[in-house]
Amino acid sequence: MDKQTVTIYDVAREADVSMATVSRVVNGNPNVKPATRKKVLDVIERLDYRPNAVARGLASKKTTTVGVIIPDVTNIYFSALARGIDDIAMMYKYNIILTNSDENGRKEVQVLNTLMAKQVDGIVFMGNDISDEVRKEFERAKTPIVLAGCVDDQDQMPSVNIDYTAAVEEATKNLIDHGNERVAFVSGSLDYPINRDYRLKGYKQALKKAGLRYDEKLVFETDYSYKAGQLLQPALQSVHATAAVIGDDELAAGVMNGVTDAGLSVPDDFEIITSNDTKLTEMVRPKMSSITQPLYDIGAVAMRLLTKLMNSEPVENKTVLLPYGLMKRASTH
Amino acid sequence: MDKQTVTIYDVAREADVSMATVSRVVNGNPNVKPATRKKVLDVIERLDYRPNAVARGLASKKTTTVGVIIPDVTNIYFSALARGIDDIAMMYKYNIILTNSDENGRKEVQVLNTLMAKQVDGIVFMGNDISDEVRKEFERAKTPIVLAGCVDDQDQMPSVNIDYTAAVEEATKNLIDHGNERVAFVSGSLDYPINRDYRLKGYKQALKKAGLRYDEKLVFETDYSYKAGQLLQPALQSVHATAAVIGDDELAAGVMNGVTDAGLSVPDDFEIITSNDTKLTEMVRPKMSSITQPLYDIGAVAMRLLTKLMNSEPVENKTVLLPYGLMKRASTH
DNA sequence: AATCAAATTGAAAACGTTTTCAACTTGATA
DNA sequence: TATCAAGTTGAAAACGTTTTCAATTTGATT
Repeated sequence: MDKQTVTIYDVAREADVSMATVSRVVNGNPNVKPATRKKVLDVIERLDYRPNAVARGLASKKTTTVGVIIPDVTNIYFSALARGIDDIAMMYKYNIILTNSDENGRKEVQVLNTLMAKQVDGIVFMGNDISDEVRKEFERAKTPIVLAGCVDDQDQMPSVNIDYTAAVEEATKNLIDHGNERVAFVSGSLDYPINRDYRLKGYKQALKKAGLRYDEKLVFETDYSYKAGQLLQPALQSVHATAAVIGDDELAAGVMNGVTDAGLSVPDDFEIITSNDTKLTEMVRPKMSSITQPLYDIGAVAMRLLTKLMNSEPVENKTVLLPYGLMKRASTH
Repeated sequence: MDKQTVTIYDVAREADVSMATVSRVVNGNPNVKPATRKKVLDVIERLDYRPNAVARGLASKKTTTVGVIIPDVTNIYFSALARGIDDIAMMYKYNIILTNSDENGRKEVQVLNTLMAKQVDGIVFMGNDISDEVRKEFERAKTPIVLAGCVDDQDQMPSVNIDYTAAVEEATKNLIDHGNERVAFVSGSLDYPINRDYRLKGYKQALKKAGLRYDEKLVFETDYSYKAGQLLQPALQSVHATAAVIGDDELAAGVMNGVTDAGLSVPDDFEIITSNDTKLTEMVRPKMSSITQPLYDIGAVAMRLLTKLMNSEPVENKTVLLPYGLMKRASTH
């Protein structure tokens, strides 16, 4: 069935050298006499020899493949990170095994095991949360792992993020400064440390500094979906919120359209700041003000960090925080 | 550096059986006495043995990995397909090596070579075009390849698509029926057969059947980006177009916002039908009418087809066309 | 011409599985 | 009890590379 495949042995025979020599020229090892190199190269060309990466992986214990665990490629936020990861990976000659986890702990554990079995050289993990079981897998892994856009509240794993607390605090302050006394905090599950311990903290800090009381009713916990946002409008209305900081762009688009479709005006009746600055923010009307995050860069830097770890190069800082900003668009004054 | 790894040999020794037997129980081969199976399983558990997939791949010539070439994960259309691919792949115990091609022929060829070198069991290719060089790689590949959302005008490769010609014809007819005599056709590069030979053909057919003259000025060739769409408004205006069929949702969102931002009303002054029915169509205002495509399913069916090919199962139909539809939303009357 | 270090090469042992084939057990049947 | 088929097992040969180490060649230096 297979067209018979050409092996290094065939090349060695035809070129009248040893396999070792062929291996050297294939791998660009300089200790080969130019004449020999040429001779081998010619045979390689003539036979159309292609090294088998699997055999190479077995012998060298390197697969030049890294695993990437992503909640959902379909999510604009994560796919932007994924793009950054892949570009840098390619730059360093790695390939990416990409798998969707749906943030499902069982699936994550299973995928991690598969990746380790496949001997990936490293792993980039994205998600909102690190379950205990997942953490256990991380610990037993003999492969470097880097988190991207995913905080580790126990500060054990290398990770690349922005300072979510400070960013949300600034966004909230901005809304308060516009005269909003009842600013809603809309996020994904508060079971996730990134929301509970980081973002919410920033929200509270802003309130406190402004002398406003923290009101639990203004905190909305939902899932990161457009639909969920749309349905939130009545609830927001009933607690007299006049603005919201929202943890995800699709969710925010939902909220905004829910508010707009209910006949209110954004930003006159309701101001919105979202969190991820994906291109969606520019596509909706009004355009959404947002915390800006260097999405692509988070992925890129995470991958770059991973390459260092894989080479056991020294790393100055295991957890890197990239700069964030606040982009004013039409959903705020 | 590696924590010493447990091999099948270690298990065999500890369980006092041969490697062959361990291999059998690991692979669920039924020809093992239950008592032996238990003994081996116990040792595996005790030693925490994990089979090395690379070695397995070398010995068995199967990697349970498939390659996926995608123009850009960040594109909502393609990421939806990718999700379908990954889900079905996982269902059949395959993993996905995902690489972005940017539709760059050179990159595509290079990636194909890498994938073949890594001995993937199959490949799913997405893109708008198959360059000659890419086609040549396809031919020399000894691995099954399936196109997803990518037509093969030479009808050689297995592929999963919708009937773009019929879909565009229907969309165009719809706009004509609404009284629009000057319907623009906005698409990506006409170098791509999918646009030149399929979509444009549908557009022309609709005009012809309606007794309208084909006017080249109404055909806009641009790239698939939001920005490009936004900038198109003046040009559309200058040729007195009152409606458009658009080949990509982000592009369409750009056009719509360009038109709206110029003070015109959609759909009163300008009607729009877009092509991919991604969730973006629901997020913009007005919501966009669209040709509907079963995006996820295109990916899923392509992957399913690939599994059959990889198993050399008989395949009834190499090129499958999934049903499309027309979803009326607020950008048309 | 002899010497020695550096450059170049090859033989063979990994790497960790699967798979083939022959040998050995077992238990039922005659 | 002898016979035989079916059920279990193991030895060893792949799979296609990289890598180690020793052997050989080369060329400059005395």
